[in-house]
Formats: sequence, C-alpha cells, structure tokens
Amino acid sequence: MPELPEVETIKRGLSKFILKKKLTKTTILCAKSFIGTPVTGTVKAIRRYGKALIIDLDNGKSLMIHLRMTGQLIYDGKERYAAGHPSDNFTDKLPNKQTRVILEFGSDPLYFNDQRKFGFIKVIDTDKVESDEFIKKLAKEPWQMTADELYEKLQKHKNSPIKATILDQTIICGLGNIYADEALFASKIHPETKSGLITKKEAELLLKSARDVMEKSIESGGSTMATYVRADGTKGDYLEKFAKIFRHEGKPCVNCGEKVVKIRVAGRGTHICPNCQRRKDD
DNA sequence: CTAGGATCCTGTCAGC
DNA sequence: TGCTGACAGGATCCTA
Repeated sequence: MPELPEVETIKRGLSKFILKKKLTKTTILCAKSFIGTPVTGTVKAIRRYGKALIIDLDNGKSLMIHLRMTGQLIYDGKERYAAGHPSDNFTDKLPNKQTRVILEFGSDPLYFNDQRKFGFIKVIDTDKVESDEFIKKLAKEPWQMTADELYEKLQKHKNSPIKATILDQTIICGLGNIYADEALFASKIHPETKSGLITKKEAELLLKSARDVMEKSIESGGSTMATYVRADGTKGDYLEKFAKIFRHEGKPCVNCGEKVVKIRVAGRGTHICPNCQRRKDD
C-alpha cells in the first residue's frame, strides 16, 4: 500500500483539514485495527516517520497510523479528501464494509478503511513516539542518507537481492514495492543482483533515483489524489503519472522498447526491462 | 547475526 | 456458474 510519498501526501492534505480541530469521538468497527484506549483532544501537529503517520494531540497523546497494504484515510467534511490505497470506494458512501475505525472531528468523520486489516491506529504517549518499537528501528530516509552509508549497509546484506535490501525499512526508509521497482529501473540495476555486488557508484545512483521517483510522486500525488476523488466514477490513474516500469509488463520499455516483464523477487511482484537491467552475478 | 519463507486478512481475477 | 489458487503499493515471526 501506501509508501512514503502517499503517506506524505496524506500528511499534507490532512493537515489542512484537521489541524487545530478536536477529535471528539472514536468508533471502532474492527478491534484489531485500533490498539489502545480511544482518546479525545485537539490536533496539535501531524508528522510522518517513513510510512507511519503521527497525529499529535494537545493532551500528551498521539495517534500512530500505519496503512500497511490496503489502508485508506478519507476525510468527509464539506469536501472529501481521500488518500492511501486507491480504489473505487474513495467516492463511495461511507462508512462501508471496509471501514475499521471512524475518528470524528466535530461533525466531520475521518474514516480509516482497510480491506486486509493489516494496518492499525495506535494510541501512544507523544513523548514516547520516537522510542516506539516500530519507529525507533526505522533507518534514515533517502534524503538524509549518504551514498557511502547506503553502500556500507548493502555490504552488510551482501547475499540478499538488492530489491529485498532496499525494501527493508531498517536499512533505508520509505521505499515500497512500487518505488523499489522504479528506483532500480532508473538505476539500471537488476532487482536480483546481490547487494554486495552493487558498486559505490551504483549505490549513489540508486539513492539519487530513490529520491527522484519519490519526489516526483509527492509532487504529482497530491494533485492527482484530489483529482481522483473528484472524478465521476472513473478510476484513478495516478500511477501512470510517474510509473515507468511498475505494472508495465507486456508494454515496451520507455528507454529501449524491449518488452517489460514481471518476475518474482523477495516474494514480491517485480517489474523489469530485461535489456536495461542486466544481472551481473551468475 | 543474516536469509528466506510463511503468515496476518479480504477481495479479485484467471483458469479450469 | 462455481471452485481453486495466485496474488496484492507491508511488516513480522519463525526457522535454518
């Protein structure tokens, strides 16, 4: 589901609507989607750590929200603001059968929808956010990391395929299945390449590519998300705005025209151009 | 310690 | 039509 750019988009969009508003009521429709005891309080800040969203209240409590694969947040005030896992129900009547939690800000509900129930909202003390078991393990994001740092980490996991390594949030934070494929394609690296065979130069390029693809998505993500929501029944296509390889299987590579293929790496569907991304091992 | 696979859960789609 | 298995924008747990 939502990777760093989507969560950043949610953060920016949601800030406009719920900052300084009071969370007055919580309705839990699925017990495993909400961890802790519901709280009330005024929204003081909205932060993001990797793919995790933090809503700080003015009473020392914070809500940590992780959308995992299929989470969505849909604010239904005067206008509707929806972001997260894209699907038709952004424009549905709400709540629907995938609604797990409803947070109410006065009369305006914020729906937490999550088809597969992997995501969650968790209440934690604001001063303990950074020591949370999940948060504290997160590595730096690509913008905070140097190529040398990345290179060193790759050497530590030299036998893992590079895609598996960059999907690990404790190694580099923010990439998910889409942006891992996009960054590897932009860097002309085959996803199955053993991490230990990545050169310093490639690590530098990979880091730059990761920044680029996510920045582009953040730029287009906000506006296209809004467009998606307003669309009259048509499916959102914001992936098409920036994806050059993800879900392009069967289509010609944008660089060389070779047919893009889909393979399986690290248990995940993976898209490559067999011509641009060559294996260097075996 | 690393590496790989199963697992959580619901829904959809391709292939009988 | 109905069934079955594969798979899905994530992360953890278990095993070797």
